[in-house]
Amino acid sequence: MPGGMTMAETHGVRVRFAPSPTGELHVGGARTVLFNWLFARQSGGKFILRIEDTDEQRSKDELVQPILDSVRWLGLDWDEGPEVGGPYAPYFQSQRGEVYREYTERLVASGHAYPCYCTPEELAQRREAARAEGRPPRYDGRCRDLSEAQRRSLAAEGRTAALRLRVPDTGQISITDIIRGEVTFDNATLDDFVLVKSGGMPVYNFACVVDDHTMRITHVIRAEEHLSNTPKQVHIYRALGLPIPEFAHVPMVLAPDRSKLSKRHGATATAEYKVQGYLPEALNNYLALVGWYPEDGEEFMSVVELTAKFRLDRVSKSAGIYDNGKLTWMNGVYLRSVSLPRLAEAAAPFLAGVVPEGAAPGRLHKVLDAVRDRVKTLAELPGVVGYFYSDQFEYEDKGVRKHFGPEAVQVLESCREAVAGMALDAAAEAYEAAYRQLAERLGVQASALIHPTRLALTGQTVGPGLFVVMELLGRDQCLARLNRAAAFCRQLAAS
RNA sequence: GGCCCCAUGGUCUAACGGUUAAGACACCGGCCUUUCAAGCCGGCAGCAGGGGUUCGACUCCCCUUGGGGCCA
Repeated sequence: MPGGMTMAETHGVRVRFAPSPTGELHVGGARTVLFNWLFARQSGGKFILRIEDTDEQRSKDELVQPILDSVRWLGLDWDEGPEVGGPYAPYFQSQRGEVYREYTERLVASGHAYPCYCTPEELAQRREAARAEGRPPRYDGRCRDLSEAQRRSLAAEGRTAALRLRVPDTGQISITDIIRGEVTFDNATLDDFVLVKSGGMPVYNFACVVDDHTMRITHVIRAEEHLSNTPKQVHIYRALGLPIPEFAHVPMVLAPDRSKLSKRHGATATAEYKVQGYLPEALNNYLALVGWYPEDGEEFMSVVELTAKFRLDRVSKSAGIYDNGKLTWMNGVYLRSVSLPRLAEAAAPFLAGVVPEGAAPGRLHKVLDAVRDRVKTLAELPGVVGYFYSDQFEYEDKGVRKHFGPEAVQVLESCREAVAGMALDAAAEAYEAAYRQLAERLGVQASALIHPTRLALTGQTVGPGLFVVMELLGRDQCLARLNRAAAFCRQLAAS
């Protein structure tokens, strides 16, 4: 770098998230995206998305879209990558063969890489033998120094060569990681690993290095599982004479049983959180707190605040266990604090069969405001707003036993009369005043009126303050439901 | 198996040689109250073990143990 400047200083920060389309984006991946995104945004850099689909066996085209959708749902927009393009396109490894070939040629020309004619079967056999003798199963380097003639004769046997990197037998290689500090590996533990398979397909470590370099990535922020790959990648950078980016290996996110996150741990796919009624702002906030903590200790942070406060060098080294309980709590906090229009927007898909198409937004906002502090996910909403839009509900058994006893007919009648005298659009305060007055006149506790009324109006024994419910329902709807309940109780008493 | 990483309550974390070891989730009480929530107040609970270094270790070093990852 000129004048000792780092790439980030000369070109600006460029980071990337490079998922393989072999599965859905799980919460661990989501957090890696988030950290990359936060780092890019806070340093005015670029966030790039790249699809690592070189593994033909496991990569599936149809898995790309769900990953993109998940990242987008989280609101973590990318500056370059699929669907948006960019100066270093294409952003799919499967379309970058030309680029890999160029770098392959450079390595061969400089003598850093050499063709290996051993077949996968022979290699497997030798590994097996090594294992049996208790030796580490490393490649023995037999094709390292073949003469031209030897190569020709091997090829004449019909063998196709893989390409291996010549790795020093001795010495060490150290990487400086922003999160972990210096990590050292002995070259002796590495072997001349394969760069390009005999079929011509580049291996992950090679493609990754070539892409990170050609895409001018300055900071490689990725999961810790790649830490062990890093020395190999650094050897490739060196062989190619390329500048080495900064590395930051973020700790793993583990399942509650401390194992790697997978399908059997239930919903860990980001997309699943959407259908379960989580807000992306809550998921982002929660995820940011797994492995990182703001200096001021304030846990509740918008993405804007996260961008300002996030510090890559304060990310923890130890793996964190993903805690659904805390996420759910935080989601509740968000449901309570988000603006009403935003809440309505996020809730819409969940309320589809419950709230009629053309329902007045103003009233919906009030309804949501009335119920929001007793739900933790949007998926719970239909269960608590239904009665605001329909009187087709049953009375809760428990409530019937408790509040629809023999005296209920009288109570409901009295309430009905009181409500009948109200204005059409009376406010909660007016209903409350009327009920307090009625209770006094009847010489009973207000709760003796309130509970049966709630059951009559909502079918439930729990819910928002009754008088708010009455205001939102309106006088006539209250009357109708009070009547229906009185009839129900009369019938109940008769049977 | 080899190599690498990690280690504070059940969980996420704070602490950066001297603190009554702090906060959050969960849990348990209490308050508030028309119910359920929410909110408020309080409580339970931790430095993995052993050696060093130091006047003094959660903090630094080593070992052990445990957990995780990568490689096949």
